[in-house]
Amino acid sequence: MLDLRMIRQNPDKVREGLAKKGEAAPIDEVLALDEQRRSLLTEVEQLKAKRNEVSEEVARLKREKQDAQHLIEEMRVVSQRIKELDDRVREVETKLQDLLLRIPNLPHESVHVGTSEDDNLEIRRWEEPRQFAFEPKPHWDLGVDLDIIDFERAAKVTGARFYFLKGLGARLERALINFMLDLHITEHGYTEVFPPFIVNAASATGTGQLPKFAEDMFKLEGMDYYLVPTAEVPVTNLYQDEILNMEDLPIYHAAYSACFRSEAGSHGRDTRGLVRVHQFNKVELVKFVAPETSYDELEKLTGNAEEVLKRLGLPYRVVLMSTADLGFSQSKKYDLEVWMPSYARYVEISSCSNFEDFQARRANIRFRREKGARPEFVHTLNGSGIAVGRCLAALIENYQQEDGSVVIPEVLRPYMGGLDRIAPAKKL
RNA sequence: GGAAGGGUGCCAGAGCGGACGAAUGGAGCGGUCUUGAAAACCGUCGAGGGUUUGCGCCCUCCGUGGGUUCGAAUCCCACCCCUUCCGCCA
Repeated sequence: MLDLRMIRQNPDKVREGLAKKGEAAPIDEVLALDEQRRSLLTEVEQLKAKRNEVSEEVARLKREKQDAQHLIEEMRVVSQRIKELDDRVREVETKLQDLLLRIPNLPHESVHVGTSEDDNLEIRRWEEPRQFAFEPKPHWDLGVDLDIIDFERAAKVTGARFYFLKGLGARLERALINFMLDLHITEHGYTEVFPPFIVNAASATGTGQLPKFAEDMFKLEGMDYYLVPTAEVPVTNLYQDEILNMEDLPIYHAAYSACFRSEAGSHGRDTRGLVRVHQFNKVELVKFVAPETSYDELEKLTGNAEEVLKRLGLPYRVVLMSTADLGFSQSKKYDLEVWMPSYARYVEISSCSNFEDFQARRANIRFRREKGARPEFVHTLNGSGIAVGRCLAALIENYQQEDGSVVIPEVLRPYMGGLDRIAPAKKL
């Protein structure tokens, strides 16, 4: 959520920023409602002050056994008027709030203007894609041939865009999760959190999924609960409605969670394999920091995510999103894209963003610089560190051998009982 | 799911229609005393909003949302959450 005062003071700056994102936000309407709200408040608050004053007078008269009937009559009318005005204030505030919750965040000044995903900027590249001396198989064939992924039975048991991992595939998934978490908590300074996989509407509003993107989540029947689309939601909301101490910042959390996405509107895209599914695993990194440090923290966060790919030996590139590809809540975002032989291109595997105070304002997460100082909103950041399913896909594709087996990267072997290779097994 | 009890400031805890934004402890902060510290004593100590150049003034907030009343932390209704017991259960 943008700061209403800021919109009031710099409406043009806001319009301009949103235009860069290709958004035409109802700023005029916001300003009008804000004006209305303040004028109603001035009126109703004067009446309330009057009422408080007279009520005290009534109390005094009653104590002195004097008649207060005329004052009571007079206040009956005033109270009625207050009630009417309060209703109007509420009405206006609801409208205003609803508009504000649907206005996207502004891009940071370091983000270049773009109009489509073609305008995104490659920042750096790590290692070059492997040259295969044979025709590499896509992971959906490899996984099936190795009998470590089963799409068909998942379609039977659940439906399209689900999968079973089996045998060493399941173990590899688990190994990746543990490897990533261990790296972040022991070397990058994150504190592990294991969050709920279901959140309420307030939390989903806090991080920005609601109210605009309700259809992207799975909602529980008859309840105000949603399956988490990412651990970002529960973990960012850990400190909702809290005032943190300056000395507690920065806070770094790493969290594993399953992620559930309805993938509404993506019919026909990436229909095969593990790239676009309704449920996947992810290790998420979340930071709460003082505003002046958040862009440095974004660079570090991105580096932490990159380290996962480096240690796994997976070629990748870092891409800076233009204003056109920034998400609703984001001020600046880097994507990590891993080389995917089956796509013959780089595929998004992590997204690292600074939200500045946009989420903090929605979720009411503040901090105090020192005792007695006014609370300020923190800046929140998060990034995948990294998406496990896509990582497994990239891994088996990049490490496949001509004989159909897959070599396990060195760093994962301790998590795989020392195993160095997944070989084709008898299919079940 | 059933029954009972409860949600008040950073924490503990009183208040149950009128001087209550809230007693009293404790913690924290500032000070006196002390070589220093402790103790003791004094003071201070919530958030949001409106208005104002500023000092300030005003409004709101006692789980949430409604209602009754001239006036609500206090009464009524609904919902949420917590605790205990029972049932069910990994």
